[in-house]
Amino acid sequence: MNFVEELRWRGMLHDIMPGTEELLNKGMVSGYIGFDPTADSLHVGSLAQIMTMIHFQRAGHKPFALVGGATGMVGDPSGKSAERNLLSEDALQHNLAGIRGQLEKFLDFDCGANSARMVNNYDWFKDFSFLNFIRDVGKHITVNYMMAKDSVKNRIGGDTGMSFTEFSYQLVQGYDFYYLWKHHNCALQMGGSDQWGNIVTGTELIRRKDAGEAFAITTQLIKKADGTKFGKTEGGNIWLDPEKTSSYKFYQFWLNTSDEDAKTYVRIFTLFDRETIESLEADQDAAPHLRTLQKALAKDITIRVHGEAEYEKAIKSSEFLFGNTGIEFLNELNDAEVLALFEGVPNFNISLNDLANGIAAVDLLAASTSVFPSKGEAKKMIAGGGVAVNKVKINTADDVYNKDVLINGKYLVAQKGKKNYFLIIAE
RNA sequence: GGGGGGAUACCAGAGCGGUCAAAUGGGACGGACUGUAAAUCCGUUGCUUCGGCUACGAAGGUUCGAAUCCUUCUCCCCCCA
Repeated sequence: MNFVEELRWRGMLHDIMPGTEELLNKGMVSGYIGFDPTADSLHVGSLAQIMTMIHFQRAGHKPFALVGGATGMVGDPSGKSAERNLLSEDALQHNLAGIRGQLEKFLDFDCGANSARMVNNYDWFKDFSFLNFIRDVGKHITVNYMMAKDSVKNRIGGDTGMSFTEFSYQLVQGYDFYYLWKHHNCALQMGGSDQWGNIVTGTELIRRKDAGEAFAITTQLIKKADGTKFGKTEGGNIWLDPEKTSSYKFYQFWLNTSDEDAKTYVRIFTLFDRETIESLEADQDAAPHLRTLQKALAKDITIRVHGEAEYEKAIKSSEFLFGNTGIEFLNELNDAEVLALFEGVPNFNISLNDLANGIAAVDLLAASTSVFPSKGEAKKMIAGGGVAVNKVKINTADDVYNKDVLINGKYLVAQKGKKNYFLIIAE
């Protein structure tokens, strides 16, 4: 398998430094990608970089995952229009641990020569004094060179300014590359296309400091066809951590991919080969309403991230919530089964007494539970016809609900819009 | 250190004594259509016991009445040194 070829046909390749392909074809190469520790979990946006590493390792190369304990303290100005908030050291350590745990699931850390490795740049920066840094590293790169980077130009031209700290970021990242090159024979850095400038500062540093040679590959940033940001939904980011984004929500995220995006995403986020993808696409084009692509995509990623069992649960929940199954189906299930079906769906507990005398829809959804943040909003949305209880639309905000509507004597299913479900448990 | 400009809802941005819970655009959410798609069209976008209440950087003041005027403070930007 040819790594660059693989990226190319999958449409992932953005830019590649001359000579890189030749180097990779000669034999095993060590390469790295840096991950930003701004949260304690990676999200689907980072998944593209993880996929790059997986391909890299499958092609017989040795991947290094760098978690940026040091760079995380500084903040990357790339793509940011304003100065970042700095993370505390505690928060950073916590985030690093979470990310390490996730990366371990995707890469093989025990397969001989090309086993993946995890490194933390804090290890080589923590005892590197400021004076030594500006003497040994800063001396080699001119301010002129640094100022020419787009990420810097944009910020200097903008109106929020840029601190010296963020300005230094590219040097810090550049030194990472130098360090890995020097100590781990790491000749290639990969990253999203917004990282090109930072990566090149690294190859430049390697050349000027040690007259060495290092290479760069960047991948396409994931965009949606409609131009909006990839990886966000009403609920916010889609995380890989099931505590933050349930496997059901995760599955739903991919299932809801638009037709257009699905074609690019199967290439980027699955390991299906070319024939498989083309045949899936043919199926999709023949019968778009079946959403063959979305289902294959969602299945593959959900299993890889959360495992087979979680995928099965997500499917069951999805089929019940979006399929033709009537709400009465719940009557046939025992409590454990109901809860399993609604795992990943937000739930609320209310007391049976609340229902004893009947409760108005608004109070049920905005007071007894937090389906809505305020009564006003609940009323508006009910008036707009966007709210349902037990799959039946609420007509007016004053509609009264009592024990009779409970499914299984205990459950109520509220729907806000078409896709947002809530389980209300009365006991 | 001197001079100037600014801070308005999620964001951008109008308003410059009452008719302002605040134009417009974007975003977000909801509806219709569909395939849990895209595009399109429509609606909503401070809280409320529907009497009101809290809001235009913060605190005071003027006024019957302030986002709008005055004072002080905080922060941001620009120019000069």
